[in-house]
Amino acid sequence: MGTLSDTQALQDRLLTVAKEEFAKQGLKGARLQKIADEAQVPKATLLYHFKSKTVLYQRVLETILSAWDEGFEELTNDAEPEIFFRRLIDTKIASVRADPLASKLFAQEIIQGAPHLDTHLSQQVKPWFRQQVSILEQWMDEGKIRRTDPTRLIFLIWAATQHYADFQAQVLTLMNRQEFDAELATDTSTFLHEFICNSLGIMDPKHR
Amino acid sequence: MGTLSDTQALQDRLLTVAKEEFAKQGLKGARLQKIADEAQVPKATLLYHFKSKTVLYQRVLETILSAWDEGFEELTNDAEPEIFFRRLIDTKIASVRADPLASKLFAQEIIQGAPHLDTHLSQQVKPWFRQQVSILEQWMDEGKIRRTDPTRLIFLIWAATQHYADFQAQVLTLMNRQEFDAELATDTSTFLHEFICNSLGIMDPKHR
DNA sequence: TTTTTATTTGACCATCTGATCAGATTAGTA
DNA sequence: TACTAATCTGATCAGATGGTCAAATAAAAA
Repeated sequence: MGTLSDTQALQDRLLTVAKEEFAKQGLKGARLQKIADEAQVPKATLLYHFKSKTVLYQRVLETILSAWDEGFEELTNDAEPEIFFRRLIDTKIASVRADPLASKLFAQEIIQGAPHLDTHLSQQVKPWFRQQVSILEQWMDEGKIRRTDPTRLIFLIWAATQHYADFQAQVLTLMNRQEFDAELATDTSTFLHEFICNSLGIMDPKHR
Repeated sequence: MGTLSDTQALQDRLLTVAKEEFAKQGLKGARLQKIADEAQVPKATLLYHFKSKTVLYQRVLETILSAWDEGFEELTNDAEPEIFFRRLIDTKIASVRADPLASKLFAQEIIQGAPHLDTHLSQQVKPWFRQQVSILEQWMDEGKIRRTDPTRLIFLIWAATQHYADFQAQVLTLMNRQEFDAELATDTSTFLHEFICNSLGIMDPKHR
C-alpha cells in the first residue's frame, strides 16, 4: 500500500467532508465529531492531521479558492465582448453548479466580514477584478459596448450567478423545481448573456 | 412608569440586539450571554422573555420579515414599467441600506436551506413573486418591454441589490470604500435602473 | 533485525453554553 | 393594606465540544 499517498488521500477526504459540514452549518456550527464520523475516522485522527478546527477551516477555504483561481485565470481576455461575456457567465455558472457547497461556504465567510479572507481578497481577487474592469473600460472607449459603470457590471454578473447557488432553497421553491439541473443552468446562462448583451448594445450573432 | 410598555420596550431592545448578534455570528455561533450583556440584562432575564434560543431567533426572523412585507406591499403595480422598476429597485436598495444586518441574517438562513422559513417562503414570498411575474408577462404581451424570462429577471434584481448588503466586505474592498453611504446607494440604484431599462428596451425619460 | 519515525485511537479533560429554578422584588388589583 | 400575578436574577446544572495525551500500531530507515 502506498504510504505518503495514503495520508494525502485521507487528508483530501477529510477536507471534502469538512467542506460539506462547514458549508451547511457554518464555521461555528460545524462539529468536528460529525466531520470525523462522516469520514469514518476517530475525531482524534482528524485532529492529528489538522491541528485545530480553525486550521481545518482555513485549509478548506484555501482549497476552494485555489480551484477557483485556476478556473478563472484560464479565461481569455482578447476575445470580442460577446464571446467574453459568454465565457465569463458560463464559467461562473459551471463553477456554481459543480460545487454549490463551495459557493455557500464562501458566501457565509464574506457575510461575516471575511475574517479569514482579507489577504486573498486584496491580493488575488482584486487584481483579477481590476483587469476585468480595464477590459470593459477599453471596450467602452472603443465604442464596442455601451458606456456604464464597469465595476457594478462585474458585481451584477457575480451576484446574479452566485445567487443560484447561495439562494438555492428560495430559487427552487419559487420555480417549483427540485434540483439545479443542467437544463436550468443552460437556461440561466442564456438568459443572463442575452440580458447583458441587450443592455450593452451587443448584437446577438444568432439574430444577424 | 408604564408597565406593559416597559416589557414591550425591553423585548424590542432584546430583539434588536439579538438580530445583530445572529447576523454577525449565525444562529449556531450566536451566544445568549453576549446578547444579554449587550442589552445590559442578566442572561436569565433574556430567557424569561424568550423561552429558548430558537424562539428568540424565530421572533427575530418574524420581525424582519413583517417589516419587509410592509415595505413591499406598498409598491403600486399599475405604474408604467419605467416607474415600476425604479420603485422596485429603490425600495430594495433602501431596505438593504437601512438594515444590512437583516439582509445578512436572512441570507444566512436561506443559504443553510431556510429551515425556519419554509412556510413564509411558500405563503408570503411566493404570492408576491407570482404577482410580479404576471405584471411583467402582461407588459411583454403588450409589447411594452422586451420579451424575456420574468422569473429570472426578478431574481436578477433581487440578487444584484442583495449583493451590496451580503457581500459588503468584498464590495467595499474592491471599490476602495469604507462604508455603504448614500452616494453609493444612489449610484447603484441609478446603474441598475439604467441597465435594466436598456436591456428591456425602455426609453429613459431623461433621454427624451 | 533493530531503531526510529509517523500514524492511529480510546480515554480523558477544561471549558463553554443553553437552560432551569427557587427565591426576591416589583407591579397591579381588590 | 392585603393579596395575587408578573418580572427579575444569582446560582447551578447537564450536556456538548474542542482539544490533549499516552499508549499502541504501522511504516521507514539503519
